[in-house]
Amino acid sequence: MNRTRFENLDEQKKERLLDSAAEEFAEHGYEGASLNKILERAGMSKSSLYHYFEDKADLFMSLTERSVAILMCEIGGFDPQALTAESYWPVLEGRVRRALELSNRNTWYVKLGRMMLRFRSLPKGMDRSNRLYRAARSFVEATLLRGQELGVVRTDLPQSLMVDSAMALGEAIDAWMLTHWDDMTPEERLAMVGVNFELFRRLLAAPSEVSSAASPGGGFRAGRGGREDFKKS
Amino acid sequence: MNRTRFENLDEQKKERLLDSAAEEFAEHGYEGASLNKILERAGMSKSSLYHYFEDKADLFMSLTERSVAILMCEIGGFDPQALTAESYWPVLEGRVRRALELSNRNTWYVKLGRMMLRFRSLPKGMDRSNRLYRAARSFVEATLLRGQELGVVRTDLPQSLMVDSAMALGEAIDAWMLTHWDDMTPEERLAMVGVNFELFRRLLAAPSEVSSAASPGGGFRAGRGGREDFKKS
Amino acid sequence: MNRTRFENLDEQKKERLLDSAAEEFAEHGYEGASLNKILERAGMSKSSLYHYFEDKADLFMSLTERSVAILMCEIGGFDPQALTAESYWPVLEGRVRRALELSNRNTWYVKLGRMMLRFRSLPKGMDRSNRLYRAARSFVEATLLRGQELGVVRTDLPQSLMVDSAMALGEAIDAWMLTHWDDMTPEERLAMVGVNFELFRRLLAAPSEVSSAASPGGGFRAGRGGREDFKKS
Amino acid sequence: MNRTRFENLDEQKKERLLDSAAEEFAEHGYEGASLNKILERAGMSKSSLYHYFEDKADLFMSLTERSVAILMCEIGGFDPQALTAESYWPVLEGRVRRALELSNRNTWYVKLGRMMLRFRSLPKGMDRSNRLYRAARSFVEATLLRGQELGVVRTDLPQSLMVDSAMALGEAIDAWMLTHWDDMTPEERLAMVGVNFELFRRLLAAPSEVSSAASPGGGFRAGRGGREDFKKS
DNA sequence: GATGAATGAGTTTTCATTCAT
DNA sequence: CATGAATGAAAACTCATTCAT
Repeated sequence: MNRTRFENLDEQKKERLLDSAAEEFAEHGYEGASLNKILERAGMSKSSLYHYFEDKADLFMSLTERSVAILMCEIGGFDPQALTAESYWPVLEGRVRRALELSNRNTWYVKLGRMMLRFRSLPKGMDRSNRLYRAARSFVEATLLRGQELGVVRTDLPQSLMVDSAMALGEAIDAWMLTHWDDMTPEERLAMVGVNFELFRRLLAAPSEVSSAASPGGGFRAGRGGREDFKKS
Repeated sequence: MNRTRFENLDEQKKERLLDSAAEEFAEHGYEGASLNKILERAGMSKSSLYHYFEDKADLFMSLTERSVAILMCEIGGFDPQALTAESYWPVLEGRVRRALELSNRNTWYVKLGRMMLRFRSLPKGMDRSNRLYRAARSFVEATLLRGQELGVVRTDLPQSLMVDSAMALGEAIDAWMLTHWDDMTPEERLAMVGVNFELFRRLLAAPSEVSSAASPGGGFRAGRGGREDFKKS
Repeated sequence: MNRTRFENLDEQKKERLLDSAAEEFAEHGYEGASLNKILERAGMSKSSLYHYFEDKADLFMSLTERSVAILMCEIGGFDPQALTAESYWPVLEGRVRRALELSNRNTWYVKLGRMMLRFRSLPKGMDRSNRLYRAARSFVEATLLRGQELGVVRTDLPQSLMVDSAMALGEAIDAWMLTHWDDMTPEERLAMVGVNFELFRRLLAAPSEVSSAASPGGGFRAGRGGREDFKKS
Repeated sequence: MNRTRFENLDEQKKERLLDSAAEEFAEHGYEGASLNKILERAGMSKSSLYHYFEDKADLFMSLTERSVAILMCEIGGFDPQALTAESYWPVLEGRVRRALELSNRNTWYVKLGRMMLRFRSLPKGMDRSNRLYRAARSFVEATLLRGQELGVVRTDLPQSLMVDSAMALGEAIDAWMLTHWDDMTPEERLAMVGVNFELFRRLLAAPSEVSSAASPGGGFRAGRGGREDFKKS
C-alpha cells in the first residue's frame, strides 16, 4: 500500500527483501511461503516488513506489480498496433529472444518465471487481484487480437481459450527451460528460442500464415542430431 | 504406506477422507493444505489418519497413487502398442471424449485436475516421488513414443519438452472447460472436444500426418479447411 | 464449544486453568488479558488450550457460563414465584448473606466478582453473547417483576432503568467489599450485609413497603461508632 | 508531561488526537487500546505523539486531566460550601440537568462517560494516578460532605461506600440514557432528569430530608406521593 | 521541533506429530 | 484397533517504544 515508504528505502535492502521474497514464493507458493524465512534471508526485522507492507498479500502483490513493470518495460514494451502482417511473428520472436538473453544474465527473471508458474492458483479473492497474471494475460490478449486483425492469427477459437492455451504453453516452455537451464550452454539456450517459438506458431497461426513459417531468425538448427541430450526429463 | 490397513477400511470412510484431502490439496497446494481441515471435513480423528498413513507426505502420495490408478483404468487404460497409424489420433480423441464424459458425472476428476496443476512444484525431495505426475507423464511419453514409431508424431523436439507442452496444454484446456462449464450446453461441450483435440494435433503431429487430420467426431466448424496448415511446419 | 472435551479433563488441571483465566480477565479485562500469561500460570501448553476451546472468546464465554451455573445454583437458586410479600426482602437478604459467606471461603467468587465489573464493555458482538451478564440481568429482572406483583417493588420506573440501576449498585457494593475485604474481620463483613441491603431497598422498594424496612436480620449494628474505619479511599 | 509543548499545538490537531484517544480508550479500555489506531484515526505521526507525551500512560492521564478540567468547569463548577440546606438538592438537580443538555450537543461527553466506566480497573500503579476518576470522586465526596454538614445527606454509611454507590448509579443512569437516547423526545429526556435525580435522593438523603423532597422541575408523575417513604429508613 | 525508519517482544492462532490408553 | 490428550514449533501479525536525522 504505502508504496512510497518502500521506494524510499535503501536500494540494497529493497533488493535483498524482494529477492528473498521472490525466492520463497517461487519455491513454496503463496500459502506455503513463510514470512519468517523471507525476513531471515533478507536480514530484516518482522516489524520492518509491516512498516512497508500491509500484510503478506500486500508484499506479494507489490512484488508482482514491480516485476511486471520491469518485465513489460524490458520485454513487452512494444505497441501491438505497430505490428504488420510481415513483422508480426519476427518481432514476437525477437522479444522472446530478448527475454531469454535477459534471463541469461539476471537470476531475477528466473525467480520471476518460477513465481508465475504458481499464479493460477491463489487463495480465493486474491487470484482476481493478481496483477502480474492479469497484466500478462491482457498483454497476450491484445497481441493476439492485433494478429487477428492482420490475418496472421487464427480466428476460429474462443478468445479466452486461445489466450489460456498460449499462456500455458509459454509457462511450460519457461519451466522446461528453467529445469534444463544448467544442462545447456548459452548458445544452446538461444537455439531453443526458434524451437519454442515454432510451437506458438503451430498453435496460434492462421492457416494462410503457416506455410511461410520457416522460423525466420536463428531457427531450429540444433535439430536432429542434438535431440537425445534432453531425453532425461 | 501401510496400504493394507487403509484398504480394509470402511469404503465410505475411505471415500470421505480421500475426497476431503483431494479438495484441500487442490485448493491450497501441498504445503498450504491443512491436515486438520482435511480431517475435520472428513469427520475423522487425527490419530486415525496417523494409523493409516505415515505423515502428510504419505497421505498425499497415496492419494495421488490411487487417483492415477483410477484415472489410468478409466481413461488411459489402453495399450499404446496396439495403436496403428490410422487408429492413433481417433483412439486418442475417443479417450479425451471419454474423460470429458466422466468429468460430467464425477467431481472427483475435477479435483484431481486441479491437483495436477499444483504438482510441478512440491517441497524438494517430494517432486521426485510424486507418482501421479510421473505416472501421467510416462503414460503420455509412451503414447507419444508410439506415435513417433508410427510416424504420426513429430520427432524434432526434445522428448521432455514435447511431453511438458502436451500436458500443459491439456491442463489449460481442462481448466478452461471447467471455467466455462456452465456456459455451455452438453452438446457444445462435446463439440469442444474436437476443437481441443485439434490443438494437440497441431502441437504434436508429424508434418506428413497433418494433412489427413480430420477430427473424426468433432463438430468443429472451421475444421476441415484449415488442415493443410501443417504441411510445412 | 467442545464442552465435553474440557469437562473430561483432570479436575485439578481444569481448576488451575479456570482460576488463572478468571484472574487474568478480572485484572486486565477481556482485551487486555493475555492467553500466554493465563497458560503460564496454569502450567498448560498453548496448543492444549486450543484443544479445549476454540479461541480466546470461547474460553471467556465458557468461563462465564460455568461461573453463572455455579453461582445460580448456590446463590440465585430459588424460585422468585415462591416469594410472598412478607418473605420478599428477607429472603433476598438471606441470599446476599449467603453469597458473602461463600466468598469468605472461596476465592473463586471474588475473582468472579471482579470479572463481572468488566462485563458491560466487551468487543462488539461479544457483549450480546455474554451469558453471565445476561443471565444475571434476567434473573434480577424476574425477581423485580415478582416484587412488583407482590406490591413490594416500585412500579414507577422503566423496567430496564430499574434493572440497570440495581445491577450497577450491586456491582459497586461488590467492588467496595472487595476493595475493603482485607480491612474487615469476617464479622464486620457480615455486618455490612445489612447496610448494603438497605441501599437496595431504598432504591427499589415500593412506597408502602419502605416504612417497614428495618433491616430484618443481622441489621446494621456497627452503626455510628465504627464509621471512620472506612474513610480511607 | 510536557504540558506546554502540547498546549502550543494547533488547536485542530489537539482536538483530533484527544477525540481519537477518547474513543479508543472508551471502546477498548486502557490496556486494549492501541496507540497505532489512535494515531491512524488522528492522522498524526507516531513520533509526534512521543514528542508530546511520555508514553501511553501519560497520554491517558493527560486526556483524563483535560477532560475533568472541562467537565468541572462546565458542570461541577460550583462551590459546595455555598450550598444551603434549602438549595442543596435543587442546585444539584440543576447541574444534572445542565449535564444532560451538554450531552445533547457534544459527543465528547458521551465518550467521556464511556471512558469512566472503564476507570475502576487499570494496570496496577495507574489506578492510583487516574486523575479523572480521583477528581470526580473527590468532588462528589466534598459535595456529599457538605450535604452532611447541612444535615441533608445521611451519615450512617462509610464515606467511600456512599461515593462509590453514587458514582455507580450515575454511570448506570448515564449509560441508560445513552442507550435509550433515540427512543425519547427532548422533552422526555428532560423529564427523566427528575426521575433520575430522585434515585440519588433515595440513596443518599438523610431521613429528615426525605419528606420535603419535591423534585423541583421534574415532570415525574409518581413523584410527590412517594416522598414520605424514607421517613423511617 | 518534528518525523520516518526500525525493532524486540508480544499477540492470537494453527501446524504436523506423538503418545498413553 | 482406535482415539482423545498433549505439545513444541511456527504461523501471521501488532505492540509500545527508540533513535537518527
